[in-house]
Amino acid sequence: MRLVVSTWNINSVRLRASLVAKFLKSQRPDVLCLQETKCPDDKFPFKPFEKLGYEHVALNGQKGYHGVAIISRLPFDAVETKSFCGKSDCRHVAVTFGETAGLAEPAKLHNFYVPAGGDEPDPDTNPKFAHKLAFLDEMREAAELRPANGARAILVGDLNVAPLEHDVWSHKQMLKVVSHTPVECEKLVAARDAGGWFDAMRKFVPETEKLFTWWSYRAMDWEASNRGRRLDHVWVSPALADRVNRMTVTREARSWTRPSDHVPVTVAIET
DNA sequence: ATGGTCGGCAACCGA
Repeated sequence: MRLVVSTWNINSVRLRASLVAKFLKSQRPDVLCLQETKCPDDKFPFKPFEKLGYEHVALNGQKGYHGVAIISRLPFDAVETKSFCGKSDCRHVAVTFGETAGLAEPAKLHNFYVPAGGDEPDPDTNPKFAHKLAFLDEMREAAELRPANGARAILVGDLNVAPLEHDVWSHKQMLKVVSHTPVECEKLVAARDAGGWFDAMRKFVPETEKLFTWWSYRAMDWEASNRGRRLDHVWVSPALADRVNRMTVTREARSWTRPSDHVPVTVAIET
């Protein structure tokens, strides 16, 4: 069975529910993972997605900040959330697809929203950057993020780190900018390697080519300046590494009316 | 070198 999974930092799911619907209609993924929903669970806009056939929703939201959601055409066998750094921030939700979803082998899908880390890349003076580094360390140590031998698992989300030289518009100019500093890039890669994960996006775009999923709101003309970063990621366990057969970055979503500053990333996986 | 823009929520904080 072919499983199509998308991830998108939506920056308020209530304000942009119509953009989510537009994306679902055009790409028709089986599952969409959202970050920065900024929406308490009891205020989540279920209806517009239900109408399009996305009847299953897993939520971990809060008022005002953060928040993650998974909306799906396929039913879940299980829903889990994990808290990090001893905080109640809503930054993770995971679901398992199994027999009820039509999968012969179960597959677990993690949806993450890693802390952005503030402006100053010094953990001693900037508690937000210290939090980001601690969060990445906890991801590296988490037993739940180390799929067993042969297990099928997917980890997506806004990881707020652009680890490779060509994940940013200018490696040199970004070295002291939070999201591309060496310490956080190393910690992200360490978390990925500790779990044995594969970077699914870079399977389709070589490391020597630019690949972005985010463009700042502050640019006069985001498309002309094209000062992007790859902050959004798709990782798969070794059992799925050779089964990802398509990857799409929906770049045009950055030009839609009242856009998010992130665009959706979609992969198709033969399960 | 600096400041530039969003969204939530009602002052600024977080990004």
